[in-house]
Amino acid sequence: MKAHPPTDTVHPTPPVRFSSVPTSTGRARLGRLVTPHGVVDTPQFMPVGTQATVKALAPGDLRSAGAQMILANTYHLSLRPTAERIARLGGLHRFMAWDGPILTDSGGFQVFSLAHLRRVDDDGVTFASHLDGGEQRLTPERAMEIQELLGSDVAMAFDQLVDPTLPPAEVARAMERTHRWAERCLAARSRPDQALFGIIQGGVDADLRRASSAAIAALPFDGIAIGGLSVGESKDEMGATLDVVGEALGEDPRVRYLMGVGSPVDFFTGVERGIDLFDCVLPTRVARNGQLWTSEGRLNLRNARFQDDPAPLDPACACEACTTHSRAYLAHLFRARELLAYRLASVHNVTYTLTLMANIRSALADGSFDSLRDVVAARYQRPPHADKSPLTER
RNA sequence: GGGUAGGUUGAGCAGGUGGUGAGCUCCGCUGACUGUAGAUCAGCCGUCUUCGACUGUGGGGGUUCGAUUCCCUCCCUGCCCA
Repeated sequence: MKAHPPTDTVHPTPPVRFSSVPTSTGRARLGRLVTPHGVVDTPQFMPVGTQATVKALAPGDLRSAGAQMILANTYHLSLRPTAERIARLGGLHRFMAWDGPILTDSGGFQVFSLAHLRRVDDDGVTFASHLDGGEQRLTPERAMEIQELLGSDVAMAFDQLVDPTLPPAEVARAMERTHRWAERCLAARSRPDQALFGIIQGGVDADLRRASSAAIAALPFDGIAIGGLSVGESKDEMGATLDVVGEALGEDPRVRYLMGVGSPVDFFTGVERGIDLFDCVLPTRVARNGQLWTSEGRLNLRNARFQDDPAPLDPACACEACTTHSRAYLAHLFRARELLAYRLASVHNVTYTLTLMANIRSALADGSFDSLRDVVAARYQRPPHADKSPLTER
């Protein structure tokens, strides 16, 4: 493994600065992440804009919803329109007309989600493009090159994430590979204005997570991410894993980012275990599929009963969709597959999610976190799954 | 009036020239979705007592062990001719 210079020689001034204060709630803290494109209050949620767009939303919609930072994707943008083209056009911020902070995922998640379209070796990953089947090679060095061309405020190390139910030896092998790739990403970076976060892996195995936390924390990353969760494990396993990682990281002052999480309840699980940043496709994806997150819990606007419901989507929400339109109207738009349905539902869910994060920050400040968590948990309870219907029980 | 093509489960169809028509696509109902191959996917979608059973091919009648199929008759629809 080639040596890499310490980051402080590459970066006379750090590309991002994070400061935080502890709270009375578990490991939760309140913080500020200062990036080249603006300040992010933490805990914070980043809407996901994989293809240089948060689906169905324009930058103005994101601003109105309160978005401070968004996420984009190395793998997708490298295939189309290509990182080189975006660089020629002035970088990702200018390209997509979002002048706030951007974090780019490294393509590590696609190693998992496109499992049947790729081969992994120690040097990197070969993908069969999901667009045309063409061969695409992603290595730690190439993932860094792409992210530097995109010019995101925060780049992510290229990692390998696996199904945590795989045999422990396989989870361990992916973890160790992730550690080696982490060092290569650090060695490959060259932009002084771009932060780089390392990613902890290790499935839901406590020993592996401890080892991975130590390995990643020992490297000069600008932030620490926790990957490989919310990929099928139980809520208890996720919470337990975050406990292990939180303890292992101890007083490490760097910003902590829980990747790919989450749902309204997941934010509480993460925040009280010391998570500062979240991203998730859930709010925008479920919005496009008709599910709204509201002060009354989940509403599926495709359900027949909403066709005659004149109430606002969420009476407690101040977003454009809620102050202008009824549930009946959205129910109609979804049935008719009108494009406005996707925008309005996405506007609302992103607003809801970001408002929830703001409420969580307020609650951390005034000590009401637990009661806020209880209220949200009660509204988002899943009905117990009946194994048998009442009819068949007899 | 003559000719011709048809009538299949909410809609549109497939199939079926004597021996299992509940098959498809819409529509509809419900569920799922966690670093986005996702404005997607899955289940259900005649009735019932649902690991099965029953009913159902425009109506009526006939032939037959057995008819969606063959025969008679009536009704309805499209098109052509008068």
